[in-house]
Amino acid sequence: MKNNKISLAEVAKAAGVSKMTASRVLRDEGGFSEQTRVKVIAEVERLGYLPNRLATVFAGDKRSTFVGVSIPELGNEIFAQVLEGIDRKLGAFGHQTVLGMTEHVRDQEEKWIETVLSWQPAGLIITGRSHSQRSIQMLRGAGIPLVEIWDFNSNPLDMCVGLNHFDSGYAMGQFLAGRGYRKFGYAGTSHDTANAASARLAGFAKAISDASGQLEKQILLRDVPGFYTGYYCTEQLLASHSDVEVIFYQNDNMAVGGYEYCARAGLSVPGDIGIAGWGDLPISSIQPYRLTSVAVPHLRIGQLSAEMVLARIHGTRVQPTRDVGFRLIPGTTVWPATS
Amino acid sequence: MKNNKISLAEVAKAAGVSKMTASRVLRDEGGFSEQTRVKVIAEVERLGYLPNRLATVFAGDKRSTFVGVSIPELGNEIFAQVLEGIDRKLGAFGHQTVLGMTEHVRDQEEKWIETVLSWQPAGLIITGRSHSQRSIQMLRGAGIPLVEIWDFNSNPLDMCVGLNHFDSGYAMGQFLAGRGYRKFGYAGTSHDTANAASARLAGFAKAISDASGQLEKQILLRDVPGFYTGYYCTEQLLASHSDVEVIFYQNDNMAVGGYEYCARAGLSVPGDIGIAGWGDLPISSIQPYRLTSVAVPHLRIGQLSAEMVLARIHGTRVQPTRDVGFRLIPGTTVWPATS
DNA sequence: TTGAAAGCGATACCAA
DNA sequence: TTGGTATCGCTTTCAA
Repeated sequence: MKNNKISLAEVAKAAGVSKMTASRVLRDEGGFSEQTRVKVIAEVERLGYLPNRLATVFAGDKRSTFVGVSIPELGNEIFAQVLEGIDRKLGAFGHQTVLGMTEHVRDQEEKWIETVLSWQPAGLIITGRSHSQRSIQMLRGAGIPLVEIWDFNSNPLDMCVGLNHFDSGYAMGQFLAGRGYRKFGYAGTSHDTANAASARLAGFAKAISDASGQLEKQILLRDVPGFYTGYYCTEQLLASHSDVEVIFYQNDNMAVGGYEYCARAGLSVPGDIGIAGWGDLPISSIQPYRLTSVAVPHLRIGQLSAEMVLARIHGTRVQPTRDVGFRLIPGTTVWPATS
Repeated sequence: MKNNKISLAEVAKAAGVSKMTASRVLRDEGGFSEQTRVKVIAEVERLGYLPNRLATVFAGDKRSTFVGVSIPELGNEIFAQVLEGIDRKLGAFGHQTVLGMTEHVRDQEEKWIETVLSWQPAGLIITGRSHSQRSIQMLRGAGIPLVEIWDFNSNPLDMCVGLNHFDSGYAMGQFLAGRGYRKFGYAGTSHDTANAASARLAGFAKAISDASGQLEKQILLRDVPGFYTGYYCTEQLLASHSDVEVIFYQNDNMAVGGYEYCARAGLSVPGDIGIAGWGDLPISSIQPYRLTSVAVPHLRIGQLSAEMVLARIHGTRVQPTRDVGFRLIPGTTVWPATS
């Protein structure tokens, strides 16, 4: 023992019993006398014994109680909430979250998967559906419950819970076209890999082309999709394309930032310009206006994913794919219905 | 082998060398021929071998690469960002964050500490300075780097980085009194244990009493300090104490919610009522008004804490306590200076 | 440059 | 009700 840690053997010795007996007492496995129990517990307290779970898992050739959870970023409050939902649920069942921030980079995800798998986790929850070839190999080989979240995917590696981002973008495009818009703008951020936001943009673009509209994009590289980003994207977009009639933002925070830019620039919303967000974040309903947006049950995604992993761990049957859907919120930041 | 995992022994056998040689190659420890290296690596790839780090740590009687990080909640974006700062830094140095959400409950913290310590973490970062007796015992006994963050504490268990919340509350009280306010309101949420927000309130109350002002509180139990909470706290506070002249909120998000309540209730800010937040969150500067607030370097806290743990792990000297301070932001949501 | 043996801290299994 | 012994996958140590 290099660390001056107390081991089970020392507890057992102090209590005058064998390691096995002490082990049984600690696991409350039965097969010992009350007298023995008392002696062992007393020594545990006295010595301040803390078990080494590494050894436990290792001895039993079992998995740890870790669940690896990867999310792209925490600065984005949507993912923070998904994570909160997951950790709450996992914690309640004695599992620990091992965090992985992939920053939307596949290589980072791959590296994280390798590391976290080496700790013998009980399960994995991964944001996104696009993984490197080697990641897929490792995940397949791991043979543990795996949930891919965020992007719904009817053919997941194992399990999946999320929504169809393409469809949600399409729905917004269709909705705005229906309100009479023809010249559209999109404002968002970009990342190295295909992600859900790109799918929304693709859906949005498709709807616009189906409605014979026209799309201008403004994408800021390597930035988080927050208030400031929305503000500056809007400034740039309108500077180069002043004829844009409505802007669809990557999320509500960006949209609120965009709204504020318009306000400061003396543009009326929706008179001069329409604003639409995505996510239906709390901020959107505590403004003087009601932001046009897409409501997404993100807390539910976190909860469900944790439940699915737990069910698998405990051998319960679960539906392996769940589409949680979305709901378009008309709001007051776009032209009203004409009919 | 109950799991059909590939072990180092199998790789070694396939490569026609001993376990030890294979082990040396994988750790790039030297002491093997190039030919051997090639053979071993080839088998690792072919078999898809992933090391079992549990065994590694266990065998070497070392600590894992985990760092336990406890935060009270993720719904609160300030803590989400602190966590992001921590995980970024830790990840860059090959460490993994094991998350613990304590929800401001000491017992939950204690339970988490026990669990996470059993995984032999390399270090710990814990939010808050108030711990149960047993927690303190376990932390002392663990003998690993520990940083208490958020609340500055000149006499930490090991290391500490944060700010003096009492002082920041006092500063705001003093500032508002200086602007002529006499009837103060406070709006926040409450938790089971002493936390930083209570310290701010205490400081605020002290400043008010020093200025012979009068304080009314409105605290919503068991709720997260967000936009809605701010909205409803304000509604309730003003319903019962319509003579309050200015309200200090637990954070900016609550303050923005409170502002919106006032706007909808037809109250002008700062004409009819003053609004002051805390934290200087992004939302506060993307509103039509500039929120009076207290700027806090929360990203820096996360970063610094990770750096401190890492330094200790690697045996570098570090300053054990860091007060990151705060800065009062006057804003436009309170009466202007009279002079 | 290589390998055999011991051991890390716990549990499984079998015997008493 | 108890305890001895083998074992998990890997590294350390020592010898070849």
